[in-house]
Amino acid sequence: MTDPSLLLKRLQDFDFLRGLDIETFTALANSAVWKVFPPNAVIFWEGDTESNLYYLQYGSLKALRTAPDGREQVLRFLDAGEIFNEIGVLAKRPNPVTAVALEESGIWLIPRHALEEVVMKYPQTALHIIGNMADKIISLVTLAADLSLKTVEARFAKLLLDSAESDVIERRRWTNQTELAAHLGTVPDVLSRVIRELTKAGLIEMDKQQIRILNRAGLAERAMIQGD
Amino acid sequence: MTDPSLLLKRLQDFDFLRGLDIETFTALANSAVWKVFPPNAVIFWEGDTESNLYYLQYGSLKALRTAPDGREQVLRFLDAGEIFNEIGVLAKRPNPVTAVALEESGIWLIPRHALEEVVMKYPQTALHIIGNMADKIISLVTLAADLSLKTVEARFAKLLLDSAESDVIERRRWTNQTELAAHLGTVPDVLSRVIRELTKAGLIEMDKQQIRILNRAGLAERAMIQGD
DNA sequence: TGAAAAACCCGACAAAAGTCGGGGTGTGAA
DNA sequence: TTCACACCCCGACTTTTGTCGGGTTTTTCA
Repeated sequence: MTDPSLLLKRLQDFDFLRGLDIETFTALANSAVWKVFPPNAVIFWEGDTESNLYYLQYGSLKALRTAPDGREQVLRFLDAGEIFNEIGVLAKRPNPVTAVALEESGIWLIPRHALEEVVMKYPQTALHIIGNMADKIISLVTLAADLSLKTVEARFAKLLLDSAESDVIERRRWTNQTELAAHLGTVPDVLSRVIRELTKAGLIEMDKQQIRILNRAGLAERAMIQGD
Repeated sequence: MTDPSLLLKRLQDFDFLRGLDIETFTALANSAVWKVFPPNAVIFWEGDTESNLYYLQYGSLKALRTAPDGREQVLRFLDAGEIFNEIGVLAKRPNPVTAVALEESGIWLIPRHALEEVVMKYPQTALHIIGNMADKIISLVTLAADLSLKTVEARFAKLLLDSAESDVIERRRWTNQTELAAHLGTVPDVLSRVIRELTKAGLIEMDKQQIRILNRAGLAERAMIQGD
């Protein structure tokens, strides 16, 4: 796992590194550092100026902001295969969020100088990073708009519809009401109430293992009522 | 005003175009298109795939999302000198917001191909655009977190503190309660109530022309109570 | 210059979100 | 195996936010 050659293979699968020559790849892989974080470990804090690009090889994270009373707003969840901290590494801005491991997570740290060389040599790479950031902006705009224009019920209904390809969502270890509520911008009690209502209305069914959508059209209606 | 040589001069003042040679500048300026929008005109709609980079030469805009009931959430205001639509032009994503002119606004449209050439020739430019986008991400993260973790009062107090270098904020033509409320993620009536309370508490004073901060420490306290 | 429209004010009410106190259940470590 | 803890449930309550109906003042523009 700590063997750079493994990272090397992974790197070659990245869309945004497509087309690089082998020496560049090797240089990138050799300067990378491997770290494993236990569950609930903080990868970095809001306000940190971190100069590494992170590649999440396995595990999962959440990116969040905290209020002084301890309440959290989760900005996004990250799954294996994603990169993060483009902001710190290329734009040299302090990180706007805190990143926390949801389960044991293995992460490659790619130092700024190595990445900068790649960007200067292959401008195409920068365009891919720009695309990455654009997606982030789009989802943040949507989050902000939903927080102000939709009810908790509508946001939850939308989340379900968005994350269900079929009508069954397998619950992962951390897909509990506490984390879901933090993602939806509310508190567990309120989410619990919403779940009760949607269940009573016959739109969904929920147990420890999974969430089942019983009435997609009905859910969609709830998701729209206050927006979109 | 429609003379490209004027744009040429402006372009040379851009941080993110620093160091380009004169031919590149000229090519950029010559391919640009000039447009003037009257107040309340829509520059582009949410969902549009626009392939131009916009440079706001004079005037001001707002970027917003609309709920079906007509309520708006303003994501940001733009002033003369700013560029926008990096998302559409380089990342080729549909624009996540609608842009509306707050007053008469003069705008240069720089086509994608011209900009792409610059980026491929001067990778440094891409890094500047990345910096631009990073700032946008940071302010969106802050907006989303504040919407979910702070009260309207706290958000308004924070806005005042942030936008006042001295303790007096000159009100611009569109700095009215409707636009401010849309920016704070609430409705005019609620903002009006908040203003009443802060005024009664002796923290601020407000008239048509300006907002005066009478008690910075007191305001700061209100801004913190629910977050940060 | 005189309507009409927009902005603003405000009390009373309604709805949504958040809090609290009390429960229960299941898991996992001592 | 029992105790602690995390998660979840739920009714009652409070706070915050939004809505409504009425009003006044200011701005705009025909």
